[in-house]
Amino acid sequence: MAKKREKGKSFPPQWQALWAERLIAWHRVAGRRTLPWHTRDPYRIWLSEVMLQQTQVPTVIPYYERFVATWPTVEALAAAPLEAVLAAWSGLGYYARARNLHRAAQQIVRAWGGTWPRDPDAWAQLPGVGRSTAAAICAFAFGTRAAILDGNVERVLVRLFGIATPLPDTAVKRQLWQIAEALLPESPTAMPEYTQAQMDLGALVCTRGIPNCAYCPVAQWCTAYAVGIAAALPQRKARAPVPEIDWTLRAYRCGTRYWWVQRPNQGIWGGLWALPHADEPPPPGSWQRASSEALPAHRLTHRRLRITIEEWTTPAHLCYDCESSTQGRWATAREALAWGLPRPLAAWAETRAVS
DNA sequence: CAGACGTGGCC
DNA sequence: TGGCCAAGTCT
Repeated sequence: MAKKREKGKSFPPQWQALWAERLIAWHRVAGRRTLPWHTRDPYRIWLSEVMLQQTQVPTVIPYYERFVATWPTVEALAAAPLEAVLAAWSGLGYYARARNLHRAAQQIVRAWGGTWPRDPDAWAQLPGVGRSTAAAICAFAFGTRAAILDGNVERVLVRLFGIATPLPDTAVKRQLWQIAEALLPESPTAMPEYTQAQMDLGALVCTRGIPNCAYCPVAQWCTAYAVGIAAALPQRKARAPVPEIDWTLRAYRCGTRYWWVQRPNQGIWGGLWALPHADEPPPPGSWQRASSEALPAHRLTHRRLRITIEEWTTPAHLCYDCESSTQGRWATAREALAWGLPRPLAAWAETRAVS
């Protein structure tokens, strides 16, 4: 609809020169300068960026450390069984990231063969790497002049220009990408620190809720600050109410072992091991319901899960030939915990994991 | 393209 | 408490 750029959303040309300088100077004093993935190794940077999608730094650190200890190179990761990768990822959430990471590792080894492209567009071909992640990887690893637009940058820019449009909004998003690119420093050598500085400004100063404008290096340019509405931005569209789902899962128990099945890749907890739903086929044998237990309600972003676990048992003599199959596996709760279970089931398994 | 996709932290 | 959101991407 060829709308003119709204008033107040263009920036004085002199900012172009000062913006990055100001952010970097601030970052030298107040930024996060020693995170574990602050390296030039593209593999580690890529790994960290994927883990950090929608996930905060303190949550990621232990997972990241375990991953690089287990798989120090992209070749090692590519050679690992997907199941081991999912197990190491369990608890971190958004499990499609782990499946994509593993698939991407194999693509990197096969297609790139040890040379890393410096072009974000090449990275963005990989599963699980979008525009912002690709830009971050290339900026950190190679100094490529590419703009990121994550939640931090979005919040900073929306406040800076006093954009009151409720988000998400496609037109605003497009505009923010343009601004982010226009604000890039000229020098590639500045890119790694500049990119980190933007993220840190959003994470440490221009926070959601009440921002710390008193410590903001660019407050003098900030429209929201000038107008006194920084805390009210960004505006958000109302979200649809979160539906509740009731799941009845079955714990078929044979002695101390339970029957586990792998969840379909599409959907909640995709690829992880879990207890089967009540409507899934039972393992061979005759089973009878023994008990039932309601788990504490579990909140996902888009669902509220109420899980009931029914324990089913079978006469002991039928269990002698309990064998795993392509349908599922027999294992104790303790053994299953090592595969990596979804959070609520891990909590349940803990109570069954006799030492 | 709006909705799916986890978990933990914050107030 | 419950709603909101975090270094987003995929379909």
